[in-house]
Amino acid sequence: MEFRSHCPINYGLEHFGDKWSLLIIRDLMFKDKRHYNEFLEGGEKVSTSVLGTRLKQLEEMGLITKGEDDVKKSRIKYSLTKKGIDMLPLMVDMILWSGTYDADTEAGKDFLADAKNHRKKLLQSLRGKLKKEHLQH
Amino acid sequence: MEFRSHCPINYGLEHFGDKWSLLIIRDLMFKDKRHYNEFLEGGEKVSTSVLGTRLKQLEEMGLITKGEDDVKKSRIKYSLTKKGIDMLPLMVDMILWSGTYDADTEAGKDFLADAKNHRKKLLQSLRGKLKKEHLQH
DNA sequence: ACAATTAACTTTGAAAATACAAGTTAAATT
DNA sequence: AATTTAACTTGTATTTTCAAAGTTAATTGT
Repeated sequence: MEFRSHCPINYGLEHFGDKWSLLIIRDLMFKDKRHYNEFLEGGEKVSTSVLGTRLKQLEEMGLITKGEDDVKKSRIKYSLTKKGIDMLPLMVDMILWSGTYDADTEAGKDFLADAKNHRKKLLQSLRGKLKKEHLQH
Repeated sequence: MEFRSHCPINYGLEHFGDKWSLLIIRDLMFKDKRHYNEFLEGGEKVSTSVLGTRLKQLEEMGLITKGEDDVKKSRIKYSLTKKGIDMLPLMVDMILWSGTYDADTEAGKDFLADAKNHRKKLLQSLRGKLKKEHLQH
């Protein structure tokens, strides 16, 4: 992979600077979605071809991994990598920003209050859960 | 403007979920660029037509404003709004993430250390400067 | 005064991304 | 053995994004 520049903002954009990647990360991070069909059924109606492409790219860039499902062997279970989990602060700040400016936001008031007033604790708690659920051990 | 959903992650994406908008915000926020030509000359080589469109959209969405330049009346000086300045935490998180994972990052070591260890202070200091330079008073 | 330059756009045609429909593969269920 | 489920892949029409060239209006240089 070659980059337009090594500016840190640009580096981020080249990983997830499109209309869909962050929605997949969100589903994995906050909505407990782990399978292809669950991503398809989200509120934003990604098409199946785009979803396939994005999952492949996110895997190539090291943000997610594909693994066998615990229950059904044929099913693929998607997980966040450490690199993906480390996007948590970014995601929380984005939720906070949108919660501030979107009058119709779906973000929970409790979550927003926690993100504002107890950010460090909230991040620690969420990060712990994600590590347990996504990183093999 | 109509949204795909009112999910807070999606709300953010609909404001700046493309390959260029955050680079303009970055130039205004961290590189003291305030004019059309300065944005053009950045390391990522945005084309003039795309730049024009993005500046218009960012203005429509309330992230930036156009104003007369202090020196040259014909020149347009771009400024961040409060809504734009409030993206600062998000931008700092993104720099920190990229600084962690890009071996060739251009992010300064001091900045990264500050962002990690004295985040609150760093944000206050940067926010103060931005308010002074971008919000009319 | 007037030609050259600068700044901020517009326009145009081409390239890329996307949605939608249909088809494929492989395992699990009936 | 036939059907269903999950995870894709392929093809095509449509939409969006893009780079390059052109335009306009103000400013500077001679």
